[in-house]
Amino acid sequence: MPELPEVETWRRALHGWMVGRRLSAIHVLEPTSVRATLSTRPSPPAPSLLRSIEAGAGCEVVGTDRHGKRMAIQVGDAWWLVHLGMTGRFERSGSEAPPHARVGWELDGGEVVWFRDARRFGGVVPLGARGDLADGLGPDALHTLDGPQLSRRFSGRRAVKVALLDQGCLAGLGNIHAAEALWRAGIDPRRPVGEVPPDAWERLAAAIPAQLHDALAEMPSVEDFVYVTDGGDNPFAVYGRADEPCRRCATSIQRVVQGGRSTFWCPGCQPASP
DNA sequence: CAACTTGTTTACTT
DNA sequence: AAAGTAAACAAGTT
Repeated sequence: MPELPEVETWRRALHGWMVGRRLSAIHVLEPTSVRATLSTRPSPPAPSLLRSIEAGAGCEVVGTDRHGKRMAIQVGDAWWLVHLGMTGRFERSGSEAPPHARVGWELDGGEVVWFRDARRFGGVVPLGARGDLADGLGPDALHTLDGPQLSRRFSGRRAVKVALLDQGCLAGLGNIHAAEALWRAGIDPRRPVGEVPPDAWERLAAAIPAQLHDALAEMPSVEDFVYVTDGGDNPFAVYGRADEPCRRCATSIQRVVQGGRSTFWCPGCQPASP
């Protein structure tokens, strides 16, 4: 499932494939994947919306952008947000549409960059302006904040792990990297966010971008992307390792469900009290 | 076949 | 009233 490192890797791939190229056609194979707003409820898009995306034919792809787990491409004067959901990915191929292809941007020369999205949780959404990409989101998690700056984004009694997944506070952390960053920082994921002490915020502020940068550096090329871990090596320190010994202190890793999501942590490295 | 996955919304509870 | 929690949902894979 794409988290920030995967989204950034896709953005770079699209940038190389598309920027500077002229589009000869836009193929909308699944109209409900083109949405007026970001929403999980697919609904038939207004005809004007489809006309608007198809009006990109003849335009040049000018640039790309990313904020948190959202990415965007600029087609002529128009910015389009692409949200990958859980199964969104891209494929550059001929005009033959691959399985689950929803939208295709045809380049001059006949190649097509297909947006594939098996579960259709993702979609393509028009932006009024480039800056709208970050609407409703906190700062991008890949950028470095200091401890007090990070701490200021969070308050209340929510568990710190649950709060870190709130994209309005900090944009880009998903379930896996939130757990990994808390392990790096030595913070119990169940601790109320208002009770995390300043030195722990300082460690977390360093751990979050470090975790994401490391994951980004280890991303395979987009041709080799596989989202579902099909029995391959688990590269994570705690995620998916319930009852296994911690690689740092050998304590048995625990699992608990928070906000409907699995959380993993090491009680040895991430003590319940400061 | 039930569990699992993300992000959003809706409906409750504190 | 506001903040927090839980469940539902989108749909497919294992």
